[in-house]
Amino acid sequence: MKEVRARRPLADSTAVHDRVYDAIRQALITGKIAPGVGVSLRSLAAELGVSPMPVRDAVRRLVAERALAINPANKRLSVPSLSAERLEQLELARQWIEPELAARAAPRADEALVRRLKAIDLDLEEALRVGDVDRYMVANHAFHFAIYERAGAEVLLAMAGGLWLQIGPFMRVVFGRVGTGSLPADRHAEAMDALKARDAEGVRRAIAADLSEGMDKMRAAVEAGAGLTAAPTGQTVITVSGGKV
Amino acid sequence: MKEVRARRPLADSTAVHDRVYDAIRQALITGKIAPGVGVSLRSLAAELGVSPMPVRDAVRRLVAERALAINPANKRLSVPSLSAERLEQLELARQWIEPELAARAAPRADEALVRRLKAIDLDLEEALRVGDVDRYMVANHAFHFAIYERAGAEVLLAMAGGLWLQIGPFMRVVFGRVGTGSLPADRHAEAMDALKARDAEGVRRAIAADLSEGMDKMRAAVEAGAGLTAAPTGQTVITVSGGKV
DNA sequence: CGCGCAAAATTGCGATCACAATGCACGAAC
DNA sequence: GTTCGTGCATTGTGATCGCAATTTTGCGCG
Repeated sequence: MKEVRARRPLADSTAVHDRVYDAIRQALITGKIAPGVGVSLRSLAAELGVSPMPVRDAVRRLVAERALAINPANKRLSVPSLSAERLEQLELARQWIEPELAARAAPRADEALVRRLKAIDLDLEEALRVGDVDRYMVANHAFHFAIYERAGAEVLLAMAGGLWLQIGPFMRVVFGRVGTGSLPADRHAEAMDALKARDAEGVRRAIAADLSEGMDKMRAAVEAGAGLTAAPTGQTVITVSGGKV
Repeated sequence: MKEVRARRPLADSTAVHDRVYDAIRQALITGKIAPGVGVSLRSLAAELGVSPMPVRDAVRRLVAERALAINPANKRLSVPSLSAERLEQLELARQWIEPELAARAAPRADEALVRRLKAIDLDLEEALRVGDVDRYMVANHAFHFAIYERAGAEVLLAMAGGLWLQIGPFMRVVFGRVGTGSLPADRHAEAMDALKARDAEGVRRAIAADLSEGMDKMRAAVEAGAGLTAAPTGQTVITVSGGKV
């Protein structure tokens, strides 16, 4: 297949490897890529319609961010599995950094931010009602990071992004289990109220509670045997609630 | 120079891009690369005696870890400068994560660890006496991470490593200024004593104090105007473990 | 029917080439 | 002497090729 591809000007805002990165990242955050399955550079490249090179670059970044793992022997990459220890550390880190970001965002909050959050939250609740997992994941991520970005703390924000990237694939598992049951939207409402009042500690508490509830569910799911163990070799399709993801 | 290079078996423990990564990382941590200076893939490749390709991979990882910055317009990369805000966030993150790692290491400490720490600390003090900045930086890094690794917390350890990578280039600036003056070895002694006693909170306090003192100096240096221009202490010579200049 | 070994396919890594874009420098114009 | 424009060098990016190693397949033998 020696197809001649139209050459893209390099100075446009997004290089190919950046778009590939965003595509894989989004797939990870929203849990579209099941943990444990092995992927190859060439297969990803073929799927995305690019050469293996930009995929290599994107994968390097994701591996550096611990969003993808690479088997040292195989050199084959997969989504890392979530052990109990890993979950515990990720929860600890999230519980420290995300309320901190939220608290820092409080004094910088304005009407526009609250309006945007409200819109996102409405979309989130709608997704919950209709059971659209993808939409829920995207909205939840958007809600949190709309707040965090307001903190204006680049380093902390990047750390938080890395943490979400690591737990993203598993949040979907949890949501798939919990379904449209208990919704953390109340915590979101608390956060928005506190933001409107510039109440830093209130925002911190609301986000901490939101995280705590979500991570509780996730811990329960992991302990309940959704323990997604990536087999050392071969492809392991994680099954949750009886269905293939 | 179209020299035919001997091909290295791929399955040996370290790939070329990994060795390049380690080389640049070590150069960053020990502050061998001054902040603000721009580097290019080809120049790095020529310096290391490899093709630009593995350098690209290594640089991707380092950019993902925020150890290198890439100008969005230029697409040119450099060591990111340390602004006051960045320093504040890095300090906050370090003050949270590193004492936590140290505390977790305490119950797992044994005689061998303390002996190793003692050896490192002796080397560190020796480096301080003779004013060998490189040696001091290496020893200090080794001391802290010998403890942190004992915590057995992979996620937190990786985060701490990323933080050191980001402030590494500036620690050298600071200690190049402070010279062999006030030495934080006492905190190291406190940490070792607490480790020997399995006193988690004691280790936590010692590491927190050690960090606090170091970051105080760094903040003073940054405020004094060392933000962008580092002390040009020698050329940036990076050597990969294989030898080739 | 099962097991083991060899051949073919797949995969990651590194090198080299091509190309667009930017940076840099030398020289001309006023 | 200063400033602006044009040509050359350098840089990052992506594609393609070659290679070694691993995985998978296929087939023959027990």
